[in-house]
Amino acid sequence: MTLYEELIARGLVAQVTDEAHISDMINNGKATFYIGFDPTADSLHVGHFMALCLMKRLQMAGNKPVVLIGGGTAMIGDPSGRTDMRSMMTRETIQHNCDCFKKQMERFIEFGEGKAIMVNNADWLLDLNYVEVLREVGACFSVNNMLRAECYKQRMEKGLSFLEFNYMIMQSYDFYYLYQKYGCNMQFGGNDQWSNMLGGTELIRRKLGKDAHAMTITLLLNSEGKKMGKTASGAVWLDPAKTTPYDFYQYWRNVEDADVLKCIRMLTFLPMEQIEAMDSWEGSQLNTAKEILAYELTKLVHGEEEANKAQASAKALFGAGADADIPTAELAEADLVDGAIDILSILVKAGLVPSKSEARRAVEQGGVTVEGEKVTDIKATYTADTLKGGIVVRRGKKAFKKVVLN
RNA sequence: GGGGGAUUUCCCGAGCGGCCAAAGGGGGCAGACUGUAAAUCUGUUGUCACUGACUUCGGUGGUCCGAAUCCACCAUCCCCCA
Repeated sequence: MTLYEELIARGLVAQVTDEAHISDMINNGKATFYIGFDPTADSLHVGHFMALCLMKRLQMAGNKPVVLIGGGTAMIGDPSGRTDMRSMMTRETIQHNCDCFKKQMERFIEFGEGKAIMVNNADWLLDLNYVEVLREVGACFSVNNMLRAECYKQRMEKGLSFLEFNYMIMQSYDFYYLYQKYGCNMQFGGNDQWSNMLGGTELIRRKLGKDAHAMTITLLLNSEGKKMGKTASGAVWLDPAKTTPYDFYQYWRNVEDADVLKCIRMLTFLPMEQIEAMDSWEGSQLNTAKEILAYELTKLVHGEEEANKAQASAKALFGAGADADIPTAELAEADLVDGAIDILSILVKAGLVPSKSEARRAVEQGGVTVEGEKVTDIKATYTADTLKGGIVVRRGKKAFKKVVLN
């Protein structure tokens, strides 16, 4: 199976400018391609992760990746598919985010001599001269066309500022610039980037009379059509400080039945034959598939050791296994009053609930368990002696901590 | 530049000058049922010292015994005209 065929089989390919050409290039390691990352947060998330995986696959086949960090475009903000304007970020924040991105990416992609390179479009965008750009680049864009672009659809109703309208032009300029400087002949990205990417190929054609290509990868949507990798409390981050490996594991462990196979196909590096074999699984057997998905992804993102720990914790909590690797929360003497502490404070201090009110509710509704015993009294207290040995406190089915007194 | 409208708790969205911590829906959380899934049903959903108190309705001042509700100014957004 060629690389391109595999990408298709995994359901990754969304749109391409020229299928025959692109598959030939990437199958034979002839492509120099770039993927842009907007540093809008201080950690990468699942969407970025897909792009990185794609990048890795292509790199393994001998293609040369260019990671573009959008330090310059982040000053503008991509309006694609958004309903409201992004809040403006300061240069300092953007720089900080760029640094964080770089650190995380180095885990996945090999940088260095003859390998992948990383560039920041702030280096060329920030010094552009307005009138020059208008004359050189602006002349190549048709506003009529731009307005028709899918990515602005939602904004045509709620309003789109001129600032954001220019995002497409900046991104196109990036491609044009990279084409000239690094011979970058392809751009990959999420499907929501399609119109922005076409802007680039079009610009290259007009300015240089050359062909450049674009391919988008399918956005990871769940069976309800919503973007995956988001929880009520925000994105699922790759940074362990923002989303713990355990939570990361749990996110995938809990995907809906309908989405498991799709995720395994799109996100893991498991061989296709193995995935095809799972395709016929159904019912509770899918639980095993979810376990595989969660384990594989945690391993990719956080390493084998963390993946094992997360899995062990999960088994300890939900199955019968040993309670070896339960995440712990430590209390200090100062947290105690007269050598004891009440259950509500424990829940809050352990980070199992955000406030005492919620702690109270959790207990009142029978959702709190200590050492396997349901707690019914909101005034229940625990003494220093009990806490020294550590107690397992559990809120609901999935949140739990081992609480220990130091 | 002119005219009109909007800004409510996580989101959408109701809200009479006192009965508003604020309807309803979504989402979240907990419980039942399950497969750590989905669907369904029930409860819950500002905070705390929890039958009480405190802080919220874009911002700042004001009117009033009393304001999310009235007035003024500011900010942001939307629509129409230019």
